[in-house]
Amino acid sequence: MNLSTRQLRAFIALADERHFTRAARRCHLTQPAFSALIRGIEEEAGVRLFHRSTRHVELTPEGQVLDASARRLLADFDLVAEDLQDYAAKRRGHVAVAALPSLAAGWLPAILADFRSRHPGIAMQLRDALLDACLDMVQQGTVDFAVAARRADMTGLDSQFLQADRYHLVCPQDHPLARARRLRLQDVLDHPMIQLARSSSVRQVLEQAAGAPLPAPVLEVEHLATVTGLVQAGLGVSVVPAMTLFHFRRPGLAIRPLGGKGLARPLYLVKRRGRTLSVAAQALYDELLRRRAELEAAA
Amino acid sequence: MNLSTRQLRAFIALADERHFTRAARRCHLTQPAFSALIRGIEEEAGVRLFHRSTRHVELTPEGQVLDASARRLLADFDLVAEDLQDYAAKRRGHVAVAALPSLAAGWLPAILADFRSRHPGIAMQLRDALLDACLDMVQQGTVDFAVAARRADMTGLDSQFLQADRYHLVCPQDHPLARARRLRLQDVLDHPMIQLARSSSVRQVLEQAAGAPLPAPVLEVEHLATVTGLVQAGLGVSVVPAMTLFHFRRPGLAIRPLGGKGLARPLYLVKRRGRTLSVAAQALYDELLRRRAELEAAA
DNA sequence: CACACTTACGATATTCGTAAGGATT
DNA sequence: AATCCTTACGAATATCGTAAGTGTG
Repeated sequence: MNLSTRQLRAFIALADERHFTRAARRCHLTQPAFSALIRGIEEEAGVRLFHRSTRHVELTPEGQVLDASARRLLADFDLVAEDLQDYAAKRRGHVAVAALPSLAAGWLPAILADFRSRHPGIAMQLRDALLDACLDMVQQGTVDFAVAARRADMTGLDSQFLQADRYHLVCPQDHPLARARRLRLQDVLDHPMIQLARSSSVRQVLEQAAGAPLPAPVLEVEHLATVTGLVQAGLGVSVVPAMTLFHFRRPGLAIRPLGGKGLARPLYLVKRRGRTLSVAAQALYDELLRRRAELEAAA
Repeated sequence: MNLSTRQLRAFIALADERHFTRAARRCHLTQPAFSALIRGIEEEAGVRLFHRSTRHVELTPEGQVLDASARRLLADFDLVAEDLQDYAAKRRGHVAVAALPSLAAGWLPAILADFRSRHPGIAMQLRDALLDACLDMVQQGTVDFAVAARRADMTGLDSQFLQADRYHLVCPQDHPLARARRLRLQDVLDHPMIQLARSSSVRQVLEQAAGAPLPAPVLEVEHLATVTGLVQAGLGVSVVPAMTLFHFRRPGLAIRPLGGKGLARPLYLVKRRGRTLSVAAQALYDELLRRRAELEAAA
């Protein structure tokens, strides 16, 4: 047996109105078309559901059986439909994003806040993690997508280039390098350097860009905040991508862009290959892509 | 939003099979037609519900939302549809009939037993009552219809002639009337008579048929069984319709048909005007009409 | 290259609205 | 006579199946 929600709605309209012409109006149909719709239900069910005399319309006993259930049935259906359209309209939903710590702290907050205010019904989850952890979470499906760099093993992943995060020198204001007009990585390598651990994408991309192994750093630490302190104390200089510069906008420190091609950390939106994002996740994905220019401005 | 159960079934089939061609087969459709059906749901919902690559079909997050509810929705619907078709197919239902005591005892039992055995799911109710009570129950809607005679006030009632219940003389075997070849009511009126109360249809119809008021009876009683006893004891004779004769088929009693036009109690199926009977009630109504010939045979 | 989904397209069914028919009050 | 449901019918729309197109393993 096959019925449409239109037919159910028509049935209920007629059961309410007990009048074909009025019920037809309620369904935005002409009366004959409406009549045919009702006839269709009766044929489908194999029972007469309404008794019509020219002056009165009323439910037959079998019509009453259907009437008792039809409203609940349709209400149930509408609830599901509404639910579905809530997801479609981004009134409800869920997004989980993984992001490199620098992005999670620098670029994303404003965008997420904006997204949240436009879609308050969408639950968001932000996992700030180092590169490998970010990509692992994508592969495992823990998050919908990641904002991160790439690595050697990208099997099963689909990356969309976002923006190049260009590297900058950070050093004390009175450091000789702070006075140079055009700086290249080679100019910096002679000076004592503070570096992040090899597990960080900042360090990995830098080494890859340099072509050769970098000279051993003076100190190698885990967190950027530590780098800030060490540079400020004059222990050395460091080279970090633009997205991390907010750590270094402090009195006594100078920030200088580094020239030279390839001296940038390419950032990507990374999702699982072949997986469709939820409407909510896709919306955030698109939004990040749309606002990728702000990655430079944030620097 | 408007969906049909066919679309819901198609959705579930595809969610199960994750394969258009197989799901299409399950729905008895060609694959392209099935594809269009699914596309229709997605357009209606405004969301993509399945992710298709040429090699894999899987639910999108929104598809999963629908999947969670679709099965329950359809199961609910099928339950209601099945219920409705049970009524249509007379596997379920309810009939309430009122009948004159003579009919309730003589004619109906065999028919009801037969009806019950053919439709064991239909609940039956039989109210045996005198004429007025029978018709009142019909008017009040307490019963679906009645098997009875008519009365003066038949407003709002719709009667369908069933069979004439012809009157017979009952008397002791050795009574002079028992030897007569052709009997007419006039021949009987000279002898002492036992009568039922005026409230009975048996008595009412008889008086009406006689044209003039009947001579005062020797005795006037409530129940036919009492009449039997009195006639058997030789206190008088009586005139009763064929349907009651089973009371009088006893040793020592004679039964003789009475000639004369109009000497019959016309029996009707009486239902409320304009009211449609339930499928079950209509089925019994039709059956009674069909087997009206047996009313004579039963006599 | 074989499998699987989509697109294209002509044929068939369904559905719609207008207009006429029939029944009841 | 007025109201209201049904029937009739041509037009617009939807749906179906066949056949060709496209992309993936």
